[in-house]
Amino acid sequence: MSRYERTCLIRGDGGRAIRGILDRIANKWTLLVVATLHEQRMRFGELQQRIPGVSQRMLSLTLRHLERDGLVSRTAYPEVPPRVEYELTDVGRTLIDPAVRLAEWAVEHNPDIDRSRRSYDEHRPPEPDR
Amino acid sequence: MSRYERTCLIRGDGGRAIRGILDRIANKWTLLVVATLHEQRMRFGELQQRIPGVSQRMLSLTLRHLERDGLVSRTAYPEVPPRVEYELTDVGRTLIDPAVRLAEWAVEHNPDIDRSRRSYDEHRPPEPDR
DNA sequence: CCGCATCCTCCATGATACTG
DNA sequence: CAGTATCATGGAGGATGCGG
Repeated sequence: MSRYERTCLIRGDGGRAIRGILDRIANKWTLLVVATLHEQRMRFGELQQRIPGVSQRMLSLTLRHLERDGLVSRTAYPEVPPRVEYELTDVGRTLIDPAVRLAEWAVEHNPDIDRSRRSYDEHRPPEPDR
Repeated sequence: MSRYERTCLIRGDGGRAIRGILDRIANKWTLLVVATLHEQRMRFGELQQRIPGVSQRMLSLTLRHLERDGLVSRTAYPEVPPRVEYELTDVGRTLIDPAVRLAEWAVEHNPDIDRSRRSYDEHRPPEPDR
C-alpha cells in the first residue's frame, strides 16, 4: 500500500469514515467498556466495579450507544432482583484489534510526547501572571 | 498475545494511556491534518485548501497542539509575505499506521453499524411528538 | 499570507436524587 | 440491582475581526 493510498483511507470522503468511528470511540468510556467486556460477558454492576471512576449514568449511556451500534448485546433476565448481562457482538470483537494497535502506539510514544511537551512549555512559558 | 493481555494494553493503568492518545487524536481535525501532511510537507494555506471545512482557527490550534506533542515540525521563513511550512516528524509518521487500521475498521464496518442503528431506532422510535 | 483574540453555542461528562 | 431524571459545568468548535 503506497503512502498516498494509506492517507486516502483516512482522508477519503473528506474524512467522514474516520470521523464516524472516532465519534463513536473517542469518548471517555467506550474503549474501556469494550476492552473489559472482551474478557468475558458481564453484568452492569460488575462492569462498574471493573471500570474505576465511571458513573452509573455514563456507563448506562455508553452501553446504550454500543448496543445501538450493534457492538454490544444486552440480555435482561426476568428475575427479581433484575439481572442484565452485556456481551460483545462479533462486530464488537473486531474493534479490539485496531484499538490495541492504538494503545500500543500510545504506550510506546507517550514518553516522547511528554518530553516534547515539557520542552515546548519550557520555551514558551504560559501566562506568568494572572 | 492472549485475550487478557490485549485488553490489558487498553485497560492498563485504568485506561490512562489509551485515554491520553484519544485526547490527542480524537478531535475533529488532528488525524486529517496528519494524513494530509503524510503526503508531503505543506504550507498553512495549502493545508487549509486540502482539508475541506476546517477554519483558520481550528487548523491553527490543531497544528500547534501537534507541534507541542512533537508530531509536527513548523518552519517559518523570514520572508515577506510570510511562508510557513509544516512537516510530520519521525514520531508523527509512526501514527499513520494505527490510524490507518482504525480507518480500515471504519470503512469495513460502517455498513453494519448503520444498519444496526436504523434497526434500533425503528424498534424504539424516539419522541413521536414534541 | 499567517494566525491570534474575542465572543458565543453546544455537547460530553458528572453529581445527585429517585424508581421498578 | 439496574437503571432514569434533573441540573450544572467545562471544554471543543465556529464566526468574525484585527495585526505583523
